[in-house]
Amino acid sequence: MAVTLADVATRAGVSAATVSRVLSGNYPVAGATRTRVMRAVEELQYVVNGPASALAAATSDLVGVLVNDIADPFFGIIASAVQSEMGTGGEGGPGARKLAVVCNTGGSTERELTYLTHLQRQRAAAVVLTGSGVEDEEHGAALATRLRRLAASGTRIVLCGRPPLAPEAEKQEREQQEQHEQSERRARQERRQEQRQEHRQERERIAEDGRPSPGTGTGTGTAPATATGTGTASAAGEGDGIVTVAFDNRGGSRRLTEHLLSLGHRSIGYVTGPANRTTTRDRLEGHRQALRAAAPELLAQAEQFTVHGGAYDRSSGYDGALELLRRVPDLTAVLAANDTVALGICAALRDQGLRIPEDVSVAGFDDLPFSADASPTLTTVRIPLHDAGARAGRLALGREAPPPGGVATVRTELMARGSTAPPAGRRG
Amino acid sequence: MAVTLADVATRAGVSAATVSRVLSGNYPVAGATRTRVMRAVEELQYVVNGPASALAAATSDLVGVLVNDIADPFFGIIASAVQSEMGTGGEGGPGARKLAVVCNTGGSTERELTYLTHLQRQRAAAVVLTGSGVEDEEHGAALATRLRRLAASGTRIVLCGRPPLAPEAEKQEREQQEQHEQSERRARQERRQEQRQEHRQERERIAEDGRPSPGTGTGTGTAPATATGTGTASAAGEGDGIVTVAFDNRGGSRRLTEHLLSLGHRSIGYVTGPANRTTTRDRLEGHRQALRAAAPELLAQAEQFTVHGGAYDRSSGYDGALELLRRVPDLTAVLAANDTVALGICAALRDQGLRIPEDVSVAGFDDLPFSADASPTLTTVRIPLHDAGARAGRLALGREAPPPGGVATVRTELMARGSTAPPAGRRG
DNA sequence: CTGTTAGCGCGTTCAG
DNA sequence: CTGAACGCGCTAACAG
Repeated sequence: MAVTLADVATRAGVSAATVSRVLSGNYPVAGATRTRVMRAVEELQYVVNGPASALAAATSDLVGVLVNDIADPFFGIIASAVQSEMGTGGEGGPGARKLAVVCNTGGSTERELTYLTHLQRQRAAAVVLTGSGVEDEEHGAALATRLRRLAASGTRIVLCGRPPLAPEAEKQEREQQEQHEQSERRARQERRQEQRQEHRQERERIAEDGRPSPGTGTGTGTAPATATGTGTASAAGEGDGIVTVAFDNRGGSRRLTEHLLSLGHRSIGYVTGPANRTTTRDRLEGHRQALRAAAPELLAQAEQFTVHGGAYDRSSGYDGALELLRRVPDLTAVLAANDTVALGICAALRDQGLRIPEDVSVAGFDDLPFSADASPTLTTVRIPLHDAGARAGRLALGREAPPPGGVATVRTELMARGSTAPPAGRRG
Repeated sequence: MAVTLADVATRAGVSAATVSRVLSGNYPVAGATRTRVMRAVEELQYVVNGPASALAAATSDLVGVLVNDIADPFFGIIASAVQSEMGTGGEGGPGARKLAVVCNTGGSTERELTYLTHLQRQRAAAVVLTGSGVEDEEHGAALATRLRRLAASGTRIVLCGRPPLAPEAEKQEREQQEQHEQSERRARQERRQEQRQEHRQERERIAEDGRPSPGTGTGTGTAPATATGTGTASAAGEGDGIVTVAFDNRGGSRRLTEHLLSLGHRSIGYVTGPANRTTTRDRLEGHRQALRAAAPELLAQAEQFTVHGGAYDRSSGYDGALELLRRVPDLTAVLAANDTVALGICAALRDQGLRIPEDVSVAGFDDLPFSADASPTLTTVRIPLHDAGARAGRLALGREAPPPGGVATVRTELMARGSTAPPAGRRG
């Protein structure tokens, strides 16, 4: 049907092997024959057969990028950054031209696994998983197993925007703790979180952005021995070669709450993201942590001030704000799971005749492009999504040495803008 | 290295062919052997080798979705919709499970071609090209050739959100016209566009959404003879099997301008999208068309009221608005290339101390989710992006019969909201 | 219903 | 530097 290598070979009066060598370019070929072959390729409009090539070479140039919601700019920006790193490497080398494709899981664990299977079928060169992971024991285990197997078979795995995989051993431990009892869990969890946070902060500090010197890019990408032996960091699922670019959601959220507190707010509502998501958990934890440190008296009724939104979308914020207003009429500030949710909150407040920030302050998270243009401009926490994605891309290509411990945490930054201000008496 | 079909076969005590049959499921196999095979597959954690499978079967389950900017929700929504149609078909049949992957061209013609090559290498089952195309003679020709060749080799091609490919013959004709002379082109172009528009409107009316009855989904996807023989529509690049889901940008833009005109505006600025894009051109044409019909006296200074933005982004709107204000101090309304640009315009106006819509009305295009939440809520033109993407997906899968003439035009709808109002005297 | 036999198109040895 | 041969892992005819 289609024109094959052999066709080109006969047309050029050489053997198929020679054509192959010319096309892959990684082998000495006489200038004359080369041009002759190239001409034949042009004339015949020959295009390499990917599957055949992949089968023979046992390699693929596919790189998969899994996102939870492709219609959300949060993921779009990351995916775009990952892709921007592909197709720029020279010939050969670890950073050769690759085809980055983004796969939309829609936040479904099932589709996540499906895509992973597809990618595994294709013997993908790398897979980048972006955004918050689902905190479900069963799926978590299935995912971890699958990822480790993929990594073992040579596919590079990069986690971007979610915490590193839990070490295999620790998992059982946690499970036991969980099953201990169901009631009174909340109070205890609070305490456990506190401990975990301290551990993590320690780790973060250690893993702090160990960006390699520019020269490293040309290396083989193999981590130097020192990187894999760095003391306390060894818990972070390393050894399996899975590397992580994590976001400091907790720290950002903490600083955001501190900002509100320092403005004088004492009645602060919170609309969370979907349940069972690592990002949701981390951001809420950061918030609680700030309260605990600066205003522990507010902690007691924290649950009342927290509405669990169903999704990272506008309506979740809209409904959440309404619910919050019902529970706490004298609310002076609302924190959102992210910027999109924050916009929904703003809409609801406005519909209730409340002014922002005069009556109620609102803050988001992520600092997506539209946040700076909202009116009022939205106070939020900036995550360098593009940089993080680009780094994940380089890591996926093996063009950058993995960070010590396999985990790099990117810093987040408070962007105090027009939607937050000191509280004032409600006009009504 | 990895476990192969043969391994599974010996483990299950059957032949490789049987394992293959069990896995593909499109062939009768005894229940007992089936379970035995499945067990072996589980135990060995076998995963099909995609390239080998594709090579042998000469087919692939890859579907490529090309987008101009993955960070833009406009494309995210379309891509998401396309993907939602994959992986839902039953076994076998034309709608079998496919892997939709989105490729970000960044609006670069070069990367567009590169991705197309990659997809062609992989023998993709289908390719969906979304969003406005670049109006460049050279690239247009190269792209058309490439697309036709792909289609000829069995890859289904769907255009979504851009006009159908020009028929091959017409191309030379146009080229000759272009080269005729360079100066005074603008005036003439105006006239030519007018003619072209009338032709297109006619065609659009004919192609009007010929959605097949529900039963068609189970058919073979082969268009009935009547569809390919529908008289006047035959100019729209058919016969090559390339199908198009076009947006009625021109009509929407026209209605939007009419809306402004009927509100009483006579000083209407326009910030266009990037040059040489079909969408940019169509929307501007719709605008001019409305002026011509309802307020021809405004046409004379149309150029002065038009700023050519460099991109579909915020800063393009911001800068464009500033420039417009400089040229036309008594501006009462501004039309934007799309919603994102509109938000930039709003920001600029606000920074100049102008109120929306009291001092200046603003309108966008696309009706992206955030537009309804902007403040004031943004008047815009709604494009049913999700529906269009879903349809493109079904077309790509061959699960829906192609529209008559190969072109379906989706309707757009004016969404009159808070950002537009009758003009009033400027306060200053 | 199941096993056997051929390739699919290319990369990669090995000789020359 | 180039050609000839082999096999990557799987599917699709054919037999049985």
